[in-house]
Formats: sequence, structure tokens, C-alpha cells
Amino acid sequence: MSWTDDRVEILKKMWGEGQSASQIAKELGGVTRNAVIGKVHRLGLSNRTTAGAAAKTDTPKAEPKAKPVPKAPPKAKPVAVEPEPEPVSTKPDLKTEPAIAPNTPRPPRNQIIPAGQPLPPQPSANEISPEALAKVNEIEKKAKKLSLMELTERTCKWPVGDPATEDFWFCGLPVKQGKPYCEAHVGVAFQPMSARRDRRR
DNA sequence: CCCTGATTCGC
DNA sequence: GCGAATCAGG
Repeated sequence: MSWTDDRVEILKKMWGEGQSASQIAKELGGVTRNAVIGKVHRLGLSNRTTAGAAAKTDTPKAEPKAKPVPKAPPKAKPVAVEPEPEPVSTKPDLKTEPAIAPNTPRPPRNQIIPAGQPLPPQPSANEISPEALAKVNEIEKKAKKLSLMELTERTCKWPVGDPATEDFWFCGLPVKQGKPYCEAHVGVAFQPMSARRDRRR
């Protein structure tokens, strides 16, 4: 794919929003994050920090070539302006975060669909094997307790706690394979038909 | 390990 | 101009 005007525009917009190159690449499709970064640089819209700062890469001709080894060029770390990583995004309130607000009809705090689209259907929140439950209770103590924004494709997206409370987070442990959850949570999320079949009480 | 952006350089 | 490979870090 090529850098059409509209694609460049998306790039500019997302980069301006502080999106990572990989995210932008995914959004655009057909390009890698390297391509995005390369384009960003070519466009000259690199410095995400202070706008006014002139963070130019000094002309690389000041250094005479006396290196037998073609590798290891001078490390580019000249400008030491004040850092300012986070652009804006001041959202101390997490209940204003997306995707999960509307349906919270479950007193026994448990699963609410987090991130968005392609998550598998939730089990009806009961009928779970005791072993799996025990396992979950254990690993949840070790959970990374990630916020919604911190989730990635390989962090367990199992929600814990009440989203309307401070006491809400996502498991965040390494996911199992291509699953959205860690091993323990996969255990309760994906019940084999046979196991849940005649779970007489 | 996962991720991030930065740079280089052949195309 | 483009972007894979590589580098440098978190």
C-alpha cells in the first residue's frame, strides 16, 4: 500500500493523539510500524514532546570517518530538552471509560466485556468447576491489575471487581496462546460442553 | 519477553 | 520516498 493523502492524514492524526506507531500501523493496515515510523520521520513530525523545541538530528557530517567498522555510529542523543511524555489524557475517572458502562447488572462482581469487539461469549457466570474457581482466586492475587488502557493482545483481559469502583482492574497476566485470557481465566471462560452439560446441583 | 521510537541504507 | 533491519531503550 502507498501513502495516500488520506492515509497520511490518519497517520498525522493518530500520531498527534499520541498513538503508538504499531497501533497506527494496525489501524491503517498494510504497513508495519517501521513504515509508520519511517513516514513520521520523513514528514518531519517526530517530536511528540514540546512543539517549539528544535530537535533536529545534527548534520551527520561533522564526524570524520575513521572507523574500520561500519557499525556503531555515534549515538544520537544530543538534545536534552525537558521530557514530557504524556501529552494530555488526564482521566482520573475510570468510570467514564468506554465499552463497559451500559451493562453492569451483576452483583456478584464478575465478568463484564472489557476491550471491545472480538471477545468470546461469557459463560453465564455460574456453573463453574470449583477447581477452576479456586485457581482463579489464587491467581487473581497475583494479577497485574492493569487498567483498561494497559491491556494488550497478550495480557489477560479478565475483569475483576466493580467497574463503578476504584476496586476494578483487569487480570493482566500473560495470556494463554491466542486466547484473550490467562490460563486460569481461560479455564473458567471456556468450559468444555461436556463439563458444563449436566452440572446438576 | 513484551513493547516503544530512532536510524540506516538498499531499493 | 519507502520500509526492513537494526539499534537502543523501557
